[in-house]
Amino acid sequence: MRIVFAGTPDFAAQHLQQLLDDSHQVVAVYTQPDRPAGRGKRPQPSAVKKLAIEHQLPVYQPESLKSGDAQSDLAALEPDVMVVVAYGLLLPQAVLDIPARGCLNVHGSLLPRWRGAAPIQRAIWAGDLESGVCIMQMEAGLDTGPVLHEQRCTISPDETSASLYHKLEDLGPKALTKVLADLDTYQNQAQRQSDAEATYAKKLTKQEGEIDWTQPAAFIERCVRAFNPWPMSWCQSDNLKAQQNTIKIHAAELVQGASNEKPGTIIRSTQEGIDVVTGDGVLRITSAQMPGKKAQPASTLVNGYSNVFGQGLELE
RNA sequence: CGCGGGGUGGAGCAGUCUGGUAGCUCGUCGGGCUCAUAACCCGAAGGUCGUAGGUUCGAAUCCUGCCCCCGCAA
Repeated sequence: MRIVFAGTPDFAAQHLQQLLDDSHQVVAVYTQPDRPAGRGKRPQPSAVKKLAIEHQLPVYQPESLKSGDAQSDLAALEPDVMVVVAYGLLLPQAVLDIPARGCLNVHGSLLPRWRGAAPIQRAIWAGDLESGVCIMQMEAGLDTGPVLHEQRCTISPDETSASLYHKLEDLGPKALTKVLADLDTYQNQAQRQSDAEATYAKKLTKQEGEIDWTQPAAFIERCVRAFNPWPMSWCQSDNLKAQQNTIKIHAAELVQGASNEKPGTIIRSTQEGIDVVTGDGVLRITSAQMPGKKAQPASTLVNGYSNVFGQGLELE
């Protein structure tokens, strides 16, 4: 089978690696154009591009697949199937029709739950107990296609998006191997998604990371895990002199207790953690990152930043 | 040359603007108090202030080069 692979970040590269390990015939790799990234803001090749170059595969980086040129380039490759993983570009119907067996997508949720851009993060954010990967036959609609195969995994109580990514990086490629090994069977038994049960995983924004202390502690705790590694949950303090005064919360836990203090008030500050009043319950910050610094455990933060984390002070 | 923050005993920070005795919280070690303690009291050790030069009577502090860390952008 002539396979065209399309993907961009590391998560996608893991799947490309699997195709190569399985000795599939990958005739071309699509990935997003090099974007300015990292310190220095120089254009950087994507993880997928690096891997493709390493294996001397032809790389295509169109800005869009809507143009006739881009589409005829793809058609010229005469693909039997196209595998799409976190590519980041919309595939028009004309493109979906090019591969003889259509386009397969690996998606990081148990569809129809969490269609869209941030399925992994939203599952944690919403408090789901289970996640997984789905391989589906792509349609023009956003993640609406029939599901060929599903692999489930549990979301542990201390799961972060980073750790769930790693779990799915393991499941996804394995699922892909299975499906491609017996594509006829899987395509014939594909299950249509129930639109009624669908939920949409809205893209995360930097702004969403700002902690609203009037929210319940349980919700904030889930945000801390869901927004790690990006955009991270963060708050501010008037007592920090630095111009850039966002404090990123890396880890937090729920603790027993109640207080009539205003949400955001620190009611207890010890080696164990920094206890903050929320709209419902108390949240204990156990690890945080100060501006310009690395993440540090609460015990050391309490030593150095008594002007920020002292008892009675407020976070915003 | 994209923008900004940081590097100070073992840990985390203050001090830098306005040059003049190395400071705070914690840890470590010793002693004391106590039935006892992660609590409290007393004391001690431990620092080429990232690095290389420059200015100066004198530099953690001012100037220049370099190294390392972090954030912005996705």
